[in-house]
Amino acid sequence: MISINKNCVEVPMGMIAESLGVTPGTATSMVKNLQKEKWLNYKARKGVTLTASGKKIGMRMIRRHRLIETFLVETLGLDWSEIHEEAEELEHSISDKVLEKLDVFLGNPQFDPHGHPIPSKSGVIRRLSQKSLLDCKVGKKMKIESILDQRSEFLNFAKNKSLMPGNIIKILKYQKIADTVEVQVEKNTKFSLGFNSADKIMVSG
Amino acid sequence: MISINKNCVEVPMGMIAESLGVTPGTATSMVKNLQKEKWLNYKARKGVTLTASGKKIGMRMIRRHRLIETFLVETLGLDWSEIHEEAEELEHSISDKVLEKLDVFLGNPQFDPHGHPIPSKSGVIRRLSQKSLLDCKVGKKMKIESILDQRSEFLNFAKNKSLMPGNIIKILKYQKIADTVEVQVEKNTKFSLGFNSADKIMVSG
DNA sequence: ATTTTAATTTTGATTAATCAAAGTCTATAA
DNA sequence: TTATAGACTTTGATTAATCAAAATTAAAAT
Repeated sequence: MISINKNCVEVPMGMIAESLGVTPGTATSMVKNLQKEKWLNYKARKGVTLTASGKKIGMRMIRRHRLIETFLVETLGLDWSEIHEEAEELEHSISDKVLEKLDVFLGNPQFDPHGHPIPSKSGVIRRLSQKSLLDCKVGKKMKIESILDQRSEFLNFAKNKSLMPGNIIKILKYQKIADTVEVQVEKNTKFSLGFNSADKIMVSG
Repeated sequence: MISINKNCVEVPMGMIAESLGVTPGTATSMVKNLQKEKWLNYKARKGVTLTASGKKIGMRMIRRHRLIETFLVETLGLDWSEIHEEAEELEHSISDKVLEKLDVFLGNPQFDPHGHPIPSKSGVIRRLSQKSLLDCKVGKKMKIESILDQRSEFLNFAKNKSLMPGNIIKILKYQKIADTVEVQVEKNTKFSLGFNSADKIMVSG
């Protein structure tokens, strides 16, 4: 899934081809079609940006995706590591009517199981925490807000280490040379995270 | 949706083209492809029958469809007149894993909201009542088992008249010449049904 | 037994998605 | 400044789905 770009900067064609699993030429032609349909703006050799309607439908898909993920975990009891792909399928075939019933049934949840904010029906979304574990002072206790890494292996690992929204985490050591941080979640045993992984753990407080 | 034929008789190509909304030529070529993939047997100018694997996957789709319909009514509170089309979409994108969780969540329901039996995971389905309202003696009280007509206008009408599974119905008059039966459901006011409609009300007892 | 009709199949054309490979552009390195 | 590498676009071919219209077949009517 291509996520909506923070700063409205062009998304390069290579990234689009890659994430859709098609050749670059195919990506170009797809993008040209979507431009004809006004979902995005395409500048040759620059990349694409979403139009207003593109952003709107993107936000709608995020709402669908996250509500479905919430349902799969809260109601059906799936593990948070196995819901992304399921939701990816279902988000395309669920109707607005069913989605809004689901929202009511779930009690208007504000966050999905990974801690990501769920856009409102009108497309408004809470600003997500800008601070990752990498931006924290050593020793300070922080609250985990969300996990950006969607790969199921990472989510399994994270759950095993209690790296889940709501829990308290502390950086014990910051070892630039080794590319790792040593952390402790709640009162559990310490462990290490590479910088890349640590940067996917969003925190606050 | 093409329902699975009772007696394994060939389904004519016209019916297939019609129900898929494609031209007859297209239906022919689709069916030839499906035959290559062993889902069905096709005899030119006769029609098609399902193979064993075709029946199996058909039963699987019926299970999906009916469980989803049950969920939409029981859990989300949609009306039984609006679930068929919704389920038609969702049945293609729900995974087996999610479906089985749904089944457990719903408490292994045996019938969908229209009274149709839900096949088991292994593809076993209860035999449905062979008796429609048209096969009943005048005056005898019967229990409504299921409603075969899926059109939402009919289902709205039916609900309004309490023509729903579980309720008791009695034929008061059988008027062959007018093509109607006069009936009474529970203690409600009498009304008439055309033969075609009456034949869609399956009963027992 | 013919003729007619209706259902079905075949044909040929059109459209869209996709890919591989060739061509083009742009930023960086030399 | 020029050369080169890497990213991107274009081209041309392939494949699949679909349709309209023509051809065929089987069944029904005469």
